[in-house]
Amino acid sequence: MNQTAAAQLFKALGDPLRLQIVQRLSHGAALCLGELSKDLGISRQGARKQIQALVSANIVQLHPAGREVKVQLDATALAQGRAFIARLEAQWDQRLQALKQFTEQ
Amino acid sequence: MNQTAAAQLFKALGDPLRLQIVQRLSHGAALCLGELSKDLGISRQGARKQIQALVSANIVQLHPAGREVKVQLDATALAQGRAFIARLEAQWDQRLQALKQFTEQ
DNA sequence: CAAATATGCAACCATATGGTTGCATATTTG
DNA sequence: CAAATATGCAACCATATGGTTGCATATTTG
Repeated sequence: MNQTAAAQLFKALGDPLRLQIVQRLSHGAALCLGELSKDLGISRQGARKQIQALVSANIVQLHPAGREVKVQLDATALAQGRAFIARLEAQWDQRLQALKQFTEQ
Repeated sequence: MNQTAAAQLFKALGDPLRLQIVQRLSHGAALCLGELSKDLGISRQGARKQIQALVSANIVQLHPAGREVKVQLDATALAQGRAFIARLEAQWDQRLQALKQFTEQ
């Protein structure tokens, strides 16, 4: 996962409403668009836009079924995001180690 | 780290330029504002705004030193963000486990 | 101390974002 | 098949965002 892709992922996660949607999907049953749009405090069409943002960021997948559209979490994007942050932290730790060695000389 | 705080963190990371700044800070030496602003393709004042966004999200700290201002990464925010994602993944895995048991019955 | 350097602050601007309303359409269901 | 349900699409709007330019100020340095 390169910088641009990571930025897109984090951008999609960087909204309380979208994060709430992801959280609901992570521990609830499979929901369709309408159910998922409830209790968000905005209109169905508004919610749909946010869900679309998650789809575009590959965080969520849509599966049409009859007149409904099921929404499903795709955890691989989350894992990649976590790995990206972990790499940043690793670089930082390395730098601190090098700094420590330097000051101990 | 609650949902709102996590969203703010991810939002701050959700921009290629800011992510580039974070990456540079993670493996480079301590930089002052001016140095950090170079090679970003935007003006110093523009870069400063992005750095301020990172400061507001507690990803980065500023330390004035004479006429310079040193910029330093604070990895704790990154760790919290990683933990937040990890928790989402854990919930998702639990759900998959439960689903598996259900279908195997 | 004068010049160079590093930064801050404010006004401004185009575009992106997060939401709305109104209406059309496809699928189920009684 | 008519009514109910789930969704899609488009136009619109206020505000946030990501950048700019211009100028002021504080600190170093020769």
